[in-house]
Amino acid sequence: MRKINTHSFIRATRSTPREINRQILLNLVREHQPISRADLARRMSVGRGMVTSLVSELLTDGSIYEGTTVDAPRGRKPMMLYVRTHDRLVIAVDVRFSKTYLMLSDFNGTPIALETFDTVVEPEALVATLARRIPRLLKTHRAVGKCNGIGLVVPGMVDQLTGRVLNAPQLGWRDVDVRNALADATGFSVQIENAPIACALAQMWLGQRGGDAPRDFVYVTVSDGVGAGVVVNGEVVRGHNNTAGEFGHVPIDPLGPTCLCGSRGCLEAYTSNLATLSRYLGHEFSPTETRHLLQESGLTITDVLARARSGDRRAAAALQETAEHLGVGLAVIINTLNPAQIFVGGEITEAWDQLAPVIREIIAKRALTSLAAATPMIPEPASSYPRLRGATALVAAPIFAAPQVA
Amino acid sequence: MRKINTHSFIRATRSTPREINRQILLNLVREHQPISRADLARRMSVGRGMVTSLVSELLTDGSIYEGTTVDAPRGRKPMMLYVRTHDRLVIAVDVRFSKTYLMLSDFNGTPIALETFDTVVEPEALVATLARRIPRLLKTHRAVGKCNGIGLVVPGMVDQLTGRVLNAPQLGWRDVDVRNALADATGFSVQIENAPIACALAQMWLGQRGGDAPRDFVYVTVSDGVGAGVVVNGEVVRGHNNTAGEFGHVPIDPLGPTCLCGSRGCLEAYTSNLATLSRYLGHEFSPTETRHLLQESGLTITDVLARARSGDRRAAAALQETAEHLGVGLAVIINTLNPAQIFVGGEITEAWDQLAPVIREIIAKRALTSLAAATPMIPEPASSYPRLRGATALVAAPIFAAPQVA
DNA sequence: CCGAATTTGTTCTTAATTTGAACAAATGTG
DNA sequence: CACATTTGTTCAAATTAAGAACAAATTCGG
Repeated sequence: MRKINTHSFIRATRSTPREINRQILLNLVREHQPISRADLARRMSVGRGMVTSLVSELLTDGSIYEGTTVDAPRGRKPMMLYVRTHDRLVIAVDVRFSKTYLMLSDFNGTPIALETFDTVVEPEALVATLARRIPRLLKTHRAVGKCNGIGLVVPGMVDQLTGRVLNAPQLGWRDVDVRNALADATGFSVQIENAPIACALAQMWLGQRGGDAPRDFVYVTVSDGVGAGVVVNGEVVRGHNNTAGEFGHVPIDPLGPTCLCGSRGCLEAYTSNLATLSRYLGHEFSPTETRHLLQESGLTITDVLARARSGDRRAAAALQETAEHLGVGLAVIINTLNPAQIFVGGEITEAWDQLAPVIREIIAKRALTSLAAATPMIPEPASSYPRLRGATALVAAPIFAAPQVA
Repeated sequence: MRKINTHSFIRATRSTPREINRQILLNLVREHQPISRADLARRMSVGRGMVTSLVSELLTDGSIYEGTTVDAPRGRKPMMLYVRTHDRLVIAVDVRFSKTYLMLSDFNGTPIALETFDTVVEPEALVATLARRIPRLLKTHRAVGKCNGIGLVVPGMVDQLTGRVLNAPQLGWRDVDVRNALADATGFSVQIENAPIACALAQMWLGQRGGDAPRDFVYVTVSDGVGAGVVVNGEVVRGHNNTAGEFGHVPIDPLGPTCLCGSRGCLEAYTSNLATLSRYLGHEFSPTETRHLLQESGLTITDVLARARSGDRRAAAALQETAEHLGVGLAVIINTLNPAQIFVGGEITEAWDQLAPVIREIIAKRALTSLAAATPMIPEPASSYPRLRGATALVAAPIFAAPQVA
């Protein structure tokens, strides 16, 4: 039951039903392809004439194409329809603290080419670097298809209205406009998003499960920072000023260490990669001090994971504690939002087999109902490049979105 | 950007635009009444012929009525339209630990009659008591109008599909079906909802601000329990199994007291009425022990509030600490959901002038951006009966809801 | 091999609603 | 009293859904 906003409503017009049905049909093709007109008519409970008309429009505008006919037990062989994805390309950019990833992919998120370089932290210089590399990448792969836009993912809060990065502590950015600068420099439209939301968008729009893709879930990223992308009813929850999702800053101990954000005892201070490394090194979490030690030792989270698996007890104990705190944080999400499922991303998912039993135990204790305690938690390996696929989704997904009315 | 659910979509038909526009018009009348057809046409950017047609339908089905004409500077005097509310009545029921409130109101939430009685905790007996009182109440006020349904608010989790109360610790209920039992016993349709969500619905649908009514907010109730109703984009967030909103069970101290839910250090164990009373009595929060002491002493939260205002330092200190913890909890909500505003309900809002500065200070420290820190917090006095008005909204609001498509 | 049955895809007609123009009613002003 | 203005109603045209009819393309059984 949704309330109409009488200051900002979208009236229905004569073309509204057609737009709605065309989008429904397009999504059905995308999730059930290859599919015939007759099958579409059955699934939509409309006449085949209606489907023919809508399909004609989509063929004309290039969203779908006709493939082959397939054998049928009787009657005329149906002509199968597909969504055009292979020749519609996206430049996906993932900016992280140390490395920037640049991928050319198609509308499915299938990678075509991947480059990586050390992050240029100065915004103008980063834009210049991207503006040099992107045309070159596209030229190299010009035969594959045409670029439809650039998706850019950053580790910070993004204002979707202005495209400005409000705050990205890992990069030292505050109120920075890279979206419009990159659009001007490359001539492509650029969409920008924060990392957990981008990962959530990838799961929703480019997941492998088609029609069973999740529409009510939380994507938690445990990495340099800890944050979440929240999706309710098939739509990302951004919040009034675009700053929702900061589950990393839920305080779980009033006497805990001081977090990067300035508060004490944040979930992030217990569960981020830096927190796990601090614990392994045997001292309290301190962003600046721990970073310094790590730079000197060259130790990474992947090292600790490997050591834990090899029997290093200190490493195992460090991970165990991370799992316990992560369990508390996920229980908070389960109790406050009650998602259908939770995705967990970040380097530590490589040790999911070790983390999951601990997390499960904490959740069993803290979730308010047994059904809530059974919320599926699905790790996503870093090797599936969730942020880059999220960047792709930023560009590809809008053509499939439900029309807005009322 | 919302994803279409291809397993459960609602196709548009020929009548879809008309239904959408009728609902938009109805909401415009409700929020701008009295209003003329011409004015509606201007606000909707449609021809006056269209409005005449939609208004005819709404006049015929009894949703609106014509009032008087009003003076205009020139031309024909316009005929003003109103939503019918005064003669459309609702039985609103608020079941609490100690008292049950029963109100007859109109569709605006304007009270006509109010009764209260000691809560009969046994579900069948409660239904029988209500089934006896409701017809009597309606008979007494039969001349006012006709009853359109019953709204029932309980302090626990409700499954909206089956209408069952999953868990209401204050009442000792688990998996209880009072909705269908009450519907059978009275012959009216019954809608049931948990308390924080009902309060949120009241704010959204029956608030005093008409078109400026909130659509992205959180309603926090601080009472016997602590919970929240979350509203995103004009729609309540219930969660996958209808258990979202349990912000009272965010753990803020791992060594904190054991909560009613079994976990340690929950926000509720620091901020509920029982927590404040425990603190005032000088011992650690313990639901059973503290209840016992309170039953013996007859002390209530209202007593402590009055004592704090009268200079009782122990009472003031108890409230101060409650405010500090509530600040932490509200900062969690601000960081994780970034609502446009937060409503706070419960008895302690009587002391809002004392609580607010403390809460503000904690939030200023913990919110991640200064804009988020400035999130308006609006206390709602218990004397405006938010739960009862929420019960009214359960019945009245659906006729104004946006149609569902795609 | 052919007629019948079945399925897919296309075309066409009808019905419902939006869109916009024209008209009717009801005012105020000079 | 004529004209201008505003509100409200009626009507015709345009667009789209809905459904029927038809065309094309098959398989099967006699």
